[in-house]
Amino acid sequence: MINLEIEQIFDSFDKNTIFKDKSLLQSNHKPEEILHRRQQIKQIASILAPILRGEKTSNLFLYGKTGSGKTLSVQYVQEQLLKRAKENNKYKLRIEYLNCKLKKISDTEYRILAELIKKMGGSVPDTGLPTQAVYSKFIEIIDSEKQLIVLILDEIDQTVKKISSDFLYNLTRMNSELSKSQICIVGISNDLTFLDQVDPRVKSSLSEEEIVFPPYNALQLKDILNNRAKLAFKEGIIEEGVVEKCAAFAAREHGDARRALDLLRIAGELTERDNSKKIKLKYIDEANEKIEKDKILDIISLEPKQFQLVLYSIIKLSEQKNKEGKRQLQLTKGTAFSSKEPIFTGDVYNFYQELCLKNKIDALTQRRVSDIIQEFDMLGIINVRVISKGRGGRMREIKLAIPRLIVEKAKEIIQGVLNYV
DNA sequence: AGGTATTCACATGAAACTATTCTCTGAGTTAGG
DNA sequence: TAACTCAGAGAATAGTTTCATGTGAATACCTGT
Repeated sequence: MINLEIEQIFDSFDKNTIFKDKSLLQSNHKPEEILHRRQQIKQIASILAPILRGEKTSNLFLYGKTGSGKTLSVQYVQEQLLKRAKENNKYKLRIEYLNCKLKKISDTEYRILAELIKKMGGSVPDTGLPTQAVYSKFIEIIDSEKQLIVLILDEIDQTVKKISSDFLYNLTRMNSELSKSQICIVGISNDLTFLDQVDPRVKSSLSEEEIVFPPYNALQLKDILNNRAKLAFKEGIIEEGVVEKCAAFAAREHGDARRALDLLRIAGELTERDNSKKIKLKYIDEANEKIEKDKILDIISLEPKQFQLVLYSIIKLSEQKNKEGKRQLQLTKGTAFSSKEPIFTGDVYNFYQELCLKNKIDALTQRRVSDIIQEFDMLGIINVRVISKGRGGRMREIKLAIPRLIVEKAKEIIQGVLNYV
């Protein structure tokens, strides 16, 4: 009997009334046509063009918020350049794209170099070698034949923040150590102020050009969405106003095209699951919530145990405080106004210590917990403000920044982890 | 009253430490000739 | 004697701890009116 039901599920899935080609909405999809970025692409191309004559070009830096088409544009130019270079074939040209933020690579000079070497066809152990040795190896590989190399370093601001700007400096200096080859760097950064933080000496040695990618506005987003939706969905499936709403949502989030596409895709998935025939407006709202929720819960469940304990303390404490606050208000005024009562570092640490004791886990120092709290702030899970209570001391004022529903889920996750261990 | 000086309870920084991962090297061991 | 094993030295990283210094403003303490 159950077979029948399963068959039915498969059947309805098989009919696939919604999508024609879902991959078009996946964030790693490269469209053939890049809308509203013609200006930027032209600039990139004209700056990098000398490469085709075998000349070194200035280093190039691209700025713009996430989902503003930076990566897409460079990769487009990269393809065109390679195609052209193949045709006239005078100089050997290599263009390597590396996303510095990919988890494995992200935060050390060593690993970035190792990854680059791997891309160039060499190999380097994950660890155990002095960094200097990796540098020499890199130079050796590059310099083994006459060639021009363009390194595209995506999300480079993250890396430079973690390591130091020495990394950039070393890269630029590398050219002088190369006899046959030349390197040119294309950095991509989400942070517009990124280069201001870099040591001025390094900055001057970069001798860079900059291109800024402004965020898409709602209209442009709409174009992009329409363009893809046409091919990704079956005809007539999208209700009036859906695309506009997606665009509006994403435009609010600094014009993030990736976000807009995600919204549309997830709304489609929700529609499919609901066995509905059309993508309605309400699915967009649901999709928006789902994205937000998944993101947060994902982060929380991936945090290490100590982090989760700290967060759990914060959650518990803010629940307590809220209850007290409510009761007091009810006593005095009789209103059940639920304001978010802030809690303070000391409270969290005490609670956390007890929690550790109960669970037989070694407690971290206050210093460390302080950092952990700050990290949660960076993740946007809590809001933190340093306040001074005069003689009462100076501390962080902590507020939970996630909706109640997600808090409940988060609690479950953490409790699960605690009981299991 | 008005102005300094204190003081609280952490924040913030820097350095040092620990555990773990991994390579590389050379000493010791082994098996086969 | 060549091949193999295995311990130890070094490097690098993540996650801490230790030690030191900084800090905003409510309060305590003066000062002179």
